[in-house]
Amino acid sequence: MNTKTSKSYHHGNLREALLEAAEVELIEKGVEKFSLRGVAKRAGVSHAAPAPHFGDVTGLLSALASVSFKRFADAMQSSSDAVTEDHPDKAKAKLVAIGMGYIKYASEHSDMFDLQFSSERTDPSKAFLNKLSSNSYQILEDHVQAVLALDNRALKDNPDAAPMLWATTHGLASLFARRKRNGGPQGQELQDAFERILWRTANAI
Amino acid sequence: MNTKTSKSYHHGNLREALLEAAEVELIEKGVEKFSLRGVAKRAGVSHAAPAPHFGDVTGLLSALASVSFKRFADAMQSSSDAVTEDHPDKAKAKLVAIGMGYIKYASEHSDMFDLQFSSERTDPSKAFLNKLSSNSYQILEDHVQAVLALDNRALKDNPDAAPMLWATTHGLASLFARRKRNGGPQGQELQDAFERILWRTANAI
DNA sequence: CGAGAAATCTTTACACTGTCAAGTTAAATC
DNA sequence: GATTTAACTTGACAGTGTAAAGATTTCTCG
Repeated sequence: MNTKTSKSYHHGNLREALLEAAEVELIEKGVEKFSLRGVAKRAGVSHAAPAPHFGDVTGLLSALASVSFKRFADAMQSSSDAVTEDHPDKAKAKLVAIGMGYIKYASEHSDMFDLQFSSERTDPSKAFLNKLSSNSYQILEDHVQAVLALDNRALKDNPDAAPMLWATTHGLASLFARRKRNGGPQGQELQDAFERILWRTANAI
Repeated sequence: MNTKTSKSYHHGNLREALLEAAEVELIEKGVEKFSLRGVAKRAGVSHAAPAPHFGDVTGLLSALASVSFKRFADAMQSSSDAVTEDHPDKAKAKLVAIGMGYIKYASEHSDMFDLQFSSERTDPSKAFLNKLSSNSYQILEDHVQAVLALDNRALKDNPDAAPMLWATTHGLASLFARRKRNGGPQGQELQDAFERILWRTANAI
């Protein structure tokens, strides 16, 4: 009875339907004009139907941010997994790939990405959000550790390495997402520049 | 008649008064709960009074973002000017100081900083915003150029240098501002880490 | 100087928002 | 199968942004 689509009084799986509707609403309207009533209308339910599942609009957007965090981590992981060639710089190539996956996700799903880091419409005290956020960071930190291990170095002796990579990647991603929204250039040479910068940063840790 | 405070029908300098009220509103309510009617109430005028000066709420927030961009650039510039010691790494020290000024502004005025980079409530097509944004970038680029000049290198032969610094700095600033809002740690050791990361990045250009 | 024009500001109105409270209907439980 | 519980609808309310029309002041120019 989880996947039924009959128009009974009880929806059956309204929670998932609302999350999907919310994503469409977010993409079409943007974070700012996002409307809870609009989501309910898309899902074909009354404007107060979301309340039992998500409480208020912050609850719904926090849940949606959690969906995005999962996809975000998956995108980084699979971007790393795609590096299969076995050359001496494989560890660094994976680290760079993670950064490029980060940037790609931010630019292709800029609304969802914004939601992840938008503290206003999302509840930062929600434990699952912090957990998912640190999961994403963990993936990057693991790869930094692998790079450090090439020179027999350890994370604890190089506490700045992972934050530096994270900051540079996040900076590139958010500035690029912003530029893209504002109609700025976004050609391949920009992607190449990002990759060069990530390589240089990876070499600097 | 620009500074009169009489309670005549015409305010005299309502535009500036609204900007000041808007800043207070932004700080107290946040970007999300920012209300145009709230601003008007703070300024002691009717809720439709802002319209002749700013149009809609986006116009007011864009103007406020422009104020913030100016202060932002000033903060970076004076942070650089504060480096007066004449040692061999002065150019790099100035570059790092700019980054620290960037981070300091973002953390001390996180709402105004958010506004600068919030594309939703601000109109990105406003020319003055792009101009002010590139002015801030210009300050950093000039300092990168000075650092490159130490080794007789030029900006055009090192097109990634300035973007790399910008991205790392912006990433540190926005992640730190976010952490601060969410009640995370913000001690001096964190500032020290930022400075080390900026030094390392400056050395990598 | 003074009348018409233009700008500023207020008032009123409207559609829209999020959320609460009270009903209605279906499912779950015992 | 009755009752409790959850899901959902309906109705209401305060608050929002903005458009239109009216009131008041300043500006412009003859």
